Amino acid sequence: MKTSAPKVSVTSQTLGRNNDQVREHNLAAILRLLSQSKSLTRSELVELSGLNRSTISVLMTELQALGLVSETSPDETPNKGRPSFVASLSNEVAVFGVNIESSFTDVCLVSLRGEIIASHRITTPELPAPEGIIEQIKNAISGLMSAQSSTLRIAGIGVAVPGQVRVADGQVRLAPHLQWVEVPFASMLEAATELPVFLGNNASLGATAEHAFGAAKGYEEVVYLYGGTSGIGGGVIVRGELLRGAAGYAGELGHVVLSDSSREDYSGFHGTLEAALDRSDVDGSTKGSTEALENQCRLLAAAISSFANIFNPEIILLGGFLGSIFDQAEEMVTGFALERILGAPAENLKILRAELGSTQIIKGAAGLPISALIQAPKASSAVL
Amino acid sequence: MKTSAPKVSVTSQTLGRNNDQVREHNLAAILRLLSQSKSLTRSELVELSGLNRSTISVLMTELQALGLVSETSPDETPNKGRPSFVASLSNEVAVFGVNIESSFTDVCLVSLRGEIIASHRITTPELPAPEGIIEQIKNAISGLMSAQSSTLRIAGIGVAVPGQVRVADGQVRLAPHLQWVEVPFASMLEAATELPVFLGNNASLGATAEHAFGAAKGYEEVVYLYGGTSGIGGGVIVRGELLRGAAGYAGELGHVVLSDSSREDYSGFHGTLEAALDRSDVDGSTKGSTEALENQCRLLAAAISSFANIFNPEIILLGGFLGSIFDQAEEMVTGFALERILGAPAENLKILRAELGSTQIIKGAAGLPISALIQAPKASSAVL
DNA sequence: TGATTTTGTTCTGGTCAAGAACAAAATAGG
DNA sequence: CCTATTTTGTTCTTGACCAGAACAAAATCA
Repeated sequence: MKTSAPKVSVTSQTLGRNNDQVREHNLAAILRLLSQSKSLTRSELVELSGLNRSTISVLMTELQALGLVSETSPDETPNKGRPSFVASLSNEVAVFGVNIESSFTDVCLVSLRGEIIASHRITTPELPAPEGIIEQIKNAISGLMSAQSSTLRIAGIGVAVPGQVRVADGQVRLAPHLQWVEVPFASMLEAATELPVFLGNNASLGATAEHAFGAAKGYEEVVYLYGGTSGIGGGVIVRGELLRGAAGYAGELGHVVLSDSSREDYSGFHGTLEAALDRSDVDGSTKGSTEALENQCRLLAAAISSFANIFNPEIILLGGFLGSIFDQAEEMVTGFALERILGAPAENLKILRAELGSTQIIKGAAGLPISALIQAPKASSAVL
Repeated sequence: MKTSAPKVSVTSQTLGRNNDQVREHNLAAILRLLSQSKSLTRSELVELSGLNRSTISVLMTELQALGLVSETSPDETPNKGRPSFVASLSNEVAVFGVNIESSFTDVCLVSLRGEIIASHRITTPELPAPEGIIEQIKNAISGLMSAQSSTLRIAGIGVAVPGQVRVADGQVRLAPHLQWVEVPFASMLEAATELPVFLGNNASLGATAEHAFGAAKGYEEVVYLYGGTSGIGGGVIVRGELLRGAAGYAGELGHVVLSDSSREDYSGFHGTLEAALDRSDVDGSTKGSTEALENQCRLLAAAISSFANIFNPEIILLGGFLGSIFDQAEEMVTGFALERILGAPAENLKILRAELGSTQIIKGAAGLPISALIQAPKASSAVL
């Protein structure tokens, strides 16, 4: 395969660094700043980066030459002095975000800024098979590309999968709701499209999307819980980055043990959050008894308090039907949760509903190739 | 206060970098390599760091001038060619590690390599009061110093506290077993000793010690669970670094909710791991029924499986009385745990007893000023 | 003893960011 | 309308750093 997921090998921490890496780091720093705000003036970049004006000048020239950044003439700014150039990420480069679910697969063209440019939905009456869906994704990509300018360059494809994904090589280990077992999806899709492919778990990518664009923007320590048709998943942002664990399977927050109950979740485990809080219960109980709602709130709150004590996050986000529960009984959930969170980690904790809608996971998936590009601008652009 | 805990502000990620920081980074890289192995030849440093031989030469000269590294003449090496210098962290610089418990406080002089040079135990028949124990720590430091060479320089003091510690300023928020509430311990001890002071939670520091010197050495993703007289605590290593959370309270693994039981833990929470697995039960049951042991194993295993699914660690370590349970029934614990860990994260997971003995927490505490020194060699040495 | 191998040191060259000097482009005030 | 002022972009110089080459030093091997 051409590229695998971004390697954040820890040996690189201890490694020596030379001037080339300084330049790469500073280019990445500017791109990261630009990806956080839609657009920034050069003088804002000077201030935010801490780099000298002359250095920013050189870096911006290089980024423009790489085609990653475009500078527009200054807006009407009623300021004294020479107006500063306005820079933003180029729209000559984009990525594809793909979200595979059991009944449909969404393929979207996404700009470097995270805006969805065009999208296509593949519906699958039967469960999608890897080979078949790859063919359909390939066709969808061709279709979406043909409607775009021919100068558009594609940096890669990010794919969200409802299951356990080994990030190192993009292997789908197990996706129960697709009935996929050990599918080397990234290398298959790379072979078909000749583009770098990055895979991620759907709930984890929901977390990164909320972190990049949604309710968790600006926070560094985030716990995200998502309740969907395929159970309860999650994602955790630690030090501003997704918690991956040894092989990328971290964040299975639905499978924490919460109770002595013998009820089983989708993986056959008993007493877990996912087992306790089934979507069907929740949907059924919308008009159900307040007792049922209270019970759900207690369970959700127990999970929230565990995660607060474990991670000491700044913010805990609830998405999917967990967000619905929260909407119905915010005070109850928060109240029950605070009963079992230690004083210190409870202090500045925010518990909120997730913000982004249905495009959330797609945006998270698109974020994979985007951040790969941002982290290594020179190397990535060369291949483009 | 002179110094606070190492600031790993995430804004620094996006910040620009200049040449000065390259040098600091490379000096730190060498020190980190040396702290991982007892000693390394220059040619090994060249290989491990990826830096040029000439660069290593310059860097080593600088580190020797700073007094942080000493080079000895080559050992008897039956190799061809000119023998390489053997470098190791200087023993002219050391730190103090302090572990405060309710009935005693240990003060140890620890070398940069993590070896305990000298130690002193302060016994406190009554619970230690902050002012009193600071005076005693100060005296212990003086006593330990007087027996050492006058050329010995002290880089700082690391203190382990059984409670919640705000790492930013070293404030003890709540230490129930000491009955301390809102004690600005770091600044108090800094004022008394005129040395930089770093505070940490005792269980978290146990985790860092196991990571630096013990059973978790060489791993990047570690979950550490410790059962002591003051309840159950923990520490998590993520990407090779301690999980701190928003303010440093992360890792309260004893307070995860595990069951519907109404039994309460030391914080008054019901159904938590700490509530379920009280030390007194465990000690009492050593000769107790196998049923009781089995029940304990189930509870411990439930927690282990939760943490495996959440963190996807390479290794889970059990210390204190949790290690005793594990020793008694390793297969049962592992078996029960694997019942509820997803296939992928269970794959290469190791569950082991923690390795280090009673000096573990002290070494972890000493690690705080040591890693501060390593991360910023020039700045720190200047103050020494 | 001399050739070989490996390592430490020194010197040169290329790259980088910072800072100074200058040019450009706006506003403010007469 | 013109000029001072302010802010920003560009260019040039300077200093710091690392890489690589050339050379010296210190061991083994024949």
